[in-house]
Amino acid sequence: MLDSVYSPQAIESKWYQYWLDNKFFHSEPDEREPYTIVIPPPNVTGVLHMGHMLNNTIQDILVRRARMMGKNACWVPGTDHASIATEAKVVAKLAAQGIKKTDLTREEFLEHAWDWTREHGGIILKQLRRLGASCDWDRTGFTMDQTRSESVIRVFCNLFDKGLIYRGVRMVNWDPKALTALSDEEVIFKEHQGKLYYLRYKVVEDGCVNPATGADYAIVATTRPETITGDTAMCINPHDPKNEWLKGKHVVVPLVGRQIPVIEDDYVDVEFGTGCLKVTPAHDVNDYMLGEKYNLPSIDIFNDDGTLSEAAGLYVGMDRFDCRKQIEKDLAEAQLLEKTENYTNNVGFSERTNVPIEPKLSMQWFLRMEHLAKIALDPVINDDIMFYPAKYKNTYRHWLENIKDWCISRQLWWGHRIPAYYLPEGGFVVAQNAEQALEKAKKQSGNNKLTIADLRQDPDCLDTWFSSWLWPISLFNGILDPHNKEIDYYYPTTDLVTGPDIIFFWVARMIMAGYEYEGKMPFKNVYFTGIVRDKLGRKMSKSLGNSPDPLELIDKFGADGVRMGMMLSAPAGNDILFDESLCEQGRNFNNKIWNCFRLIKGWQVAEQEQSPAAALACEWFRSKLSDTAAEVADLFSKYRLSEALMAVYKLFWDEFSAWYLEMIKPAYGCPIDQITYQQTLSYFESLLKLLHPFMPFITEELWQNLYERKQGESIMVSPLGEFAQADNSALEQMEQIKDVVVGVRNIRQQRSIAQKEQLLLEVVAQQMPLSDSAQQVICKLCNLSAIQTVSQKSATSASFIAGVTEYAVPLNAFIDVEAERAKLLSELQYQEGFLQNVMRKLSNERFVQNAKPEIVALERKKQSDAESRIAAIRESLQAL
RNA sequence: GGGCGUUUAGCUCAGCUGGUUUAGAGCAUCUGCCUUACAAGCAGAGGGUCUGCGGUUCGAAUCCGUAAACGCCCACCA
Repeated sequence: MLDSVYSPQAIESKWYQYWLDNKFFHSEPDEREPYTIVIPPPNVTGVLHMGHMLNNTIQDILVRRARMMGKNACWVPGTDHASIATEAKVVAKLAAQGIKKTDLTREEFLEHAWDWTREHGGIILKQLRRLGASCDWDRTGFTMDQTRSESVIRVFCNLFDKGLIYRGVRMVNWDPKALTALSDEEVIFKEHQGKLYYLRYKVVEDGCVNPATGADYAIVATTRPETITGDTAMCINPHDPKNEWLKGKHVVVPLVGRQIPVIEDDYVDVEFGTGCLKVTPAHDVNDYMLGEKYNLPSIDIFNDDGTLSEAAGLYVGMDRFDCRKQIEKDLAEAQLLEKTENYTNNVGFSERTNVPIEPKLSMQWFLRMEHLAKIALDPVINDDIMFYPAKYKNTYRHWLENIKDWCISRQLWWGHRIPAYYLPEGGFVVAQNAEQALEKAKKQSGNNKLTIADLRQDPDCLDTWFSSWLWPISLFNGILDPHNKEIDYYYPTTDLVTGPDIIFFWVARMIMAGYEYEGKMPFKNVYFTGIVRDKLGRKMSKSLGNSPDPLELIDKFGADGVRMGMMLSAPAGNDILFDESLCEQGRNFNNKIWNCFRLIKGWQVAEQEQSPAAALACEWFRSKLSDTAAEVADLFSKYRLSEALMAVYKLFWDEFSAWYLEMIKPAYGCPIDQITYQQTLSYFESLLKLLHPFMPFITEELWQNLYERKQGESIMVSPLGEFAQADNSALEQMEQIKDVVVGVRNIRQQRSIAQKEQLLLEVVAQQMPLSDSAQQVICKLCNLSAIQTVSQKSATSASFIAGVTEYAVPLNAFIDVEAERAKLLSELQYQEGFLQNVMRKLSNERFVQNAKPEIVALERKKQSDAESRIAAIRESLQAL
């Protein structure tokens, strides 16, 4: 005998291995319709968190469903080298061993990085197996493996040849901790509580004073006093009367002593501070613009790590924030600080290292985005590519319409090295490898004696996203081997499941690369998941300690239970408020399924006639199953997965377990007839199939044991199949039956009559409204001795209304007439209120004239139904 | 500073182009039950002036306007 509690552990690992052994996850191109998903590659050295759980559960549900729908389903897994994140981890690890990155050669460092990758890489993919992910592991990719790396380099060269990649000195976002430039997307603006410092800039010209105050200095408000050593001008608005007196003058930078000109530009906001702006072209994006416009010198006062450089002249070697504190003191002492005010402003932080970004002028590589943005916009706006939810179309459009060139170079070693080679006499060539670079270099310089050793490859790496954007193509080797069999078959992929936070980083850029290199969309549908939050709505974070360990959850509730817990709270695009109790609900559902199986498989089967009641139950459930299957299909087509799951959940628990099984369950010790038994098994199998995408393990276990199975069979590759048309009359009849059953149960409940005690049911009607089989079902479920029509119910009986008919249960015991009357009165009140409502509409001429005829007819039906019910209640009251 | 979204039962959410028995689901709550598959269960019940205000309409949770609260995205105001 099976245990009454389902234990997932052994079962889950057994079937996962079975699936692997039988290569059910593996896909090869064939004549079937392909269904493809490429995984959003997690960081190679990352570990599974709740976000991955959600994202990959959804992908697995979609893939498993597609597979059972007869498609050739292929889910390609892989990992991302995550340039900055991984390099930071390796640097930290080396630091712990007392090794500085700067002490190592590039080759030595990369050796360490590869060691680290081999050691930690792929842990996350192994963890995904616990979840049941049906990835085609044979296809596992890595953004830095050979195929993917060569693809990246080839695309770089190609874009360079097309004139879309250029190199130049620009103001970029500099990360002083990671020591690299970042793209605009990698900068996160946060509110920062700081101060506004009012500094005195003495006017050089003798006798020139502020007519309003008599002061011989201008006052500049700044949040960054530490940058004054880089000031090369002061700027006022030419239309600002209060600063009129400064026009054409010069001022002295406090502490520094340098004389700088006062320039005029409309950019300056007259209202802000004093209307005087210090201009530091090397360290502020706007000041940079002013510098360009007025040809101002630019003094770079920071070292790459954010300390003050020699060029600053003062505070050399001091950290930028230490310097801010020090300079405040020094300014105050020198009487050059007018005042300070508390001030909140937005400061850009590095997405990866979380340190404030330093705007910095530097030589970087850029990708021109105009053309790429153009080809990527229309397909989404026109719904060739569908976004779920669609609201992200706006976000997408807005970004593309305001796009700036993409800074693609990073001052890192871990990544794809930029294939640009500098010539000894200046200039550079871009080529896929050193040999080709040498050829080009010889041609370009006319120097045939050049050797590879004379060329110096650019030390920088490419932004990680410069490889990720090729992922749907490069996984099928579509860059290096265009129009190969695989890319032609699997591309465009079908669904992409990812978070809206990387819509610009990744989704938009994949669409660009897809059209540029394949001429086609990379995917047809994008499902944006929400962020996983705790039940209080807070983001899950290590510091809050509110993020559960996914593997511990799986240990506790089983993978199926956790998957269900995730899906119960995850409508597309909404954040999910995760609560362990949802996994508990999932686990309980597993247990329910398990016990249904125990019940059915425990029955003795005999050659005997199927009762009319059982026949009706079967016909009804078959119809219900068919209806729900259609509903589920519709919900899947709209990517409303949690609703699809809920539909199957209710079908299984309420309709199948609570109603159907109770109807056909044989009496204790009795066998069940062959026909009902076989039909029940087939319904159970259909239910398992509908559930399988959501809960793969338990469904496989039970499917394998439902019938004799051969080695190599599996629910995951068995077709879902078609469902015959539902029989509406069976569905309607059962609703009527349920109403009556609930009525009788209520009477039992209210009067504490045990189920064992058999009752009689009277139907107050001329003609029996229930079919024979319906009566049988009701008798069985309510333990009735008989159902009979009466013209007048028994004197001592409890009654209820179902449909438009009154039913009564004669009771031997004393009837509480007052309670009965009160119940009927409240029912009467409701019905009269309802009728009044209906009559209000029907007596409104304009309603009858204007409303659609079927609506009016419906109201009339409501009216007559209500009237019948009211009549029945009145009669009942009178009888009391 | 712009733009988008949300606001329906204690909680999480459905409710599509206005009319489908005076608003639905799951969970939670309450009341009975150790009824021979399951107490991780069974049966039943209660619970909402659909954020406020105004409008359109025969009719509004649904459409329009407006206010508030919350959330997200974008943006160089020092």
